[in-house]
Amino acid sequence: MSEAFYITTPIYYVNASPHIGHAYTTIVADVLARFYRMSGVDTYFVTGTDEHGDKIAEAAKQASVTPKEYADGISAQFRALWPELAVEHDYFIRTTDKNHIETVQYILQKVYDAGDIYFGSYGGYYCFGCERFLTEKEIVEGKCPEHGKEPQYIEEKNYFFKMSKYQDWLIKHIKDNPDFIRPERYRNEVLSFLKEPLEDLCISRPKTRLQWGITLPFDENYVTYVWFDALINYITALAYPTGEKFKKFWPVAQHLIAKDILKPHGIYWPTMLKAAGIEPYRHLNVHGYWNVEQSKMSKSLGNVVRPLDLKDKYGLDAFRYFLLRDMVFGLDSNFSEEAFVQRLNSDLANDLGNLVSRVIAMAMKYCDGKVPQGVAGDKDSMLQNAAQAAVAEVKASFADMSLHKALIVTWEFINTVNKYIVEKEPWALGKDSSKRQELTGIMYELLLALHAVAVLIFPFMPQSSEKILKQIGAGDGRKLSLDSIGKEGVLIAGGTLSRGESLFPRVEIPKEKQTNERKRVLTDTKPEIDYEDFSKVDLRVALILEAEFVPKSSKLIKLKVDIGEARTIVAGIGKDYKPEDLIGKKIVMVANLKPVKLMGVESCGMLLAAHGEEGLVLLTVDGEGAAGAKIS
RNA sequence: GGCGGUGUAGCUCAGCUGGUUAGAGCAUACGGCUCAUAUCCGUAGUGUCCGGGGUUCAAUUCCCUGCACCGCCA
Repeated sequence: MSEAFYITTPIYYVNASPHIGHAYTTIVADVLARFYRMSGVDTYFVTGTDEHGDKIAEAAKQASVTPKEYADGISAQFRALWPELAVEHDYFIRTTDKNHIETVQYILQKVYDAGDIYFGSYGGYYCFGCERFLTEKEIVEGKCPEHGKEPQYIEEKNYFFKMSKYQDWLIKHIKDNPDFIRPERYRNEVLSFLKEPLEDLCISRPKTRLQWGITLPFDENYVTYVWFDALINYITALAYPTGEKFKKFWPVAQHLIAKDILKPHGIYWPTMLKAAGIEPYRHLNVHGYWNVEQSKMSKSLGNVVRPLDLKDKYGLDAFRYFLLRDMVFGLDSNFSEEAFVQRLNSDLANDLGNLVSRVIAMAMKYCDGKVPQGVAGDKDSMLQNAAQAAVAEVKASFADMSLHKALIVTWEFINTVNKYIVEKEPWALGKDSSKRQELTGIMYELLLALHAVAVLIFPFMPQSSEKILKQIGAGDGRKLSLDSIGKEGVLIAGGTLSRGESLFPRVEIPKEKQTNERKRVLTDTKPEIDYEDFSKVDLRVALILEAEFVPKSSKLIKLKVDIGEARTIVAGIGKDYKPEDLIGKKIVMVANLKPVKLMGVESCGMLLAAHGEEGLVLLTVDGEGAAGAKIS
């Protein structure tokens, strides 16, 4: 494990309030940071806000405030959210900070002096209504769809970064470092993008059009645009170029982003760094989206559930757990209240919460409310060995960003502890005073296991971790350490055990709907058959050509149908259908039923009808199904 | 339009380079225990592995094709 760990989230653009996407990225960063701090690694964690650009200037104008005032407001919302999510960042950066502006100008000048920024012209269709260039896609029938005016072709002089110059270097770098961009799918995406020639990056806007930005050090009439401003935050935060932090943390830098900003981080940023003579970051970790589904629960209650509200409704730790357990890092996931409650009840309340509850209750009862003497580091202890194995696997999971796997491993350990209890039956030993010593030993093992669980879940659920430590008498404010698991002295013999509130109370799901659905179970189904059985039935679309009553019969109708060949069948549908209404209908029939004689007429097949409450209803065929078509 | 991905139990998903009875969790059913948050432990069941072709002694796994969904690019 490396000596240092540097993790960043993107700096969030202040044109919108924080939502689940921001929360997820930042919580992941927090989990990583907590894990590495706990592993004894020197850790630095940075997040912040991105505040320049025309969208902000425009929004400020709408709100009749200055861009800075507008940015201050939203930035403060982000800053206020993180403590609510138990996010402990080391530094919060804003692109309007003085040190950032200086760093951006320093880099711009450096790259400019090196000859990688040139003055060129950019031509495009500009809509004066929108005050911006339109892309070809946006132009509908030669006009701006929003303003209904024809955009004008204008040429604008701007500064460009020679990104294309570094294309081959970047391709090589990505190929030489397989985990530079991960998971692999995003690495492949960047590589496939790099198969096409890169264009140079336009990095400026004339002040005549945009003032809200950082002035170019080599031309006061321009401000820098978007990425050259935003990306550099990652090194500003380390006090580039002279800071001690830069020396220490930049070589191990890891960025965390959602897949929507893959291109700037996977392509622009490494080439910018290269041009500025800075080594590339170590890893770019890319995650997917949370698709927020309107849940059935919230629908029936008639309110819209906003994911961030669920942390207040069910607790922060449960919220963090759900986000990290349900999303496979890199892939998209669905967010629904049902899935959330499911996780909360089965993993947190039943498995973990109940485990803590039962162990503490027994320990209090059998050990006089105090932590007993015991042996930590026992090589023959099944439970302690299992804990060590879990630690090793959790470390590996963190190393390759499989955070959900770290949780799966931790839960396997929790299950092992539950099994251990059932196997040892402490309650039985408790009835036999001669087994006192054995019982005490078991209780010690269990308390040690709870300590291990508390440490393992700490990065994910810091509050619950502390509650557990407190209950087992180890909540004495010592710094948590991953390596302390199973070590002598983590439990203080004679320390006071205490029962706290339930860690994770179960959440009852509103019942009405469920019970209704449960009642609707078929009771008259026929015995199950194999597909093979079903496939013996040859069903066909049949076009009714002729229909007439069978003489002397009240309900039998003789039908002549076309199923690719002419067939005569007899059907008992006379009570529900008149012959003349049947002609021309396309129905479903069994074509390979053994012929039978009904009232003297041979029927070579059988039609299908549903037995509705008001009599028989024929199965008919929608659309152009040709007569004779097979049905399966 | 070009490139790529995905499609496996009711649900969410694992299944590396083809090979005996296709797995996990949740949900369901049954059994056990009673320390515990009606929890825990055990047992069980279910799958034309998207459709259609092909290669092979053998394909969920390889190839082609079709359909559906998704992503990137234009």
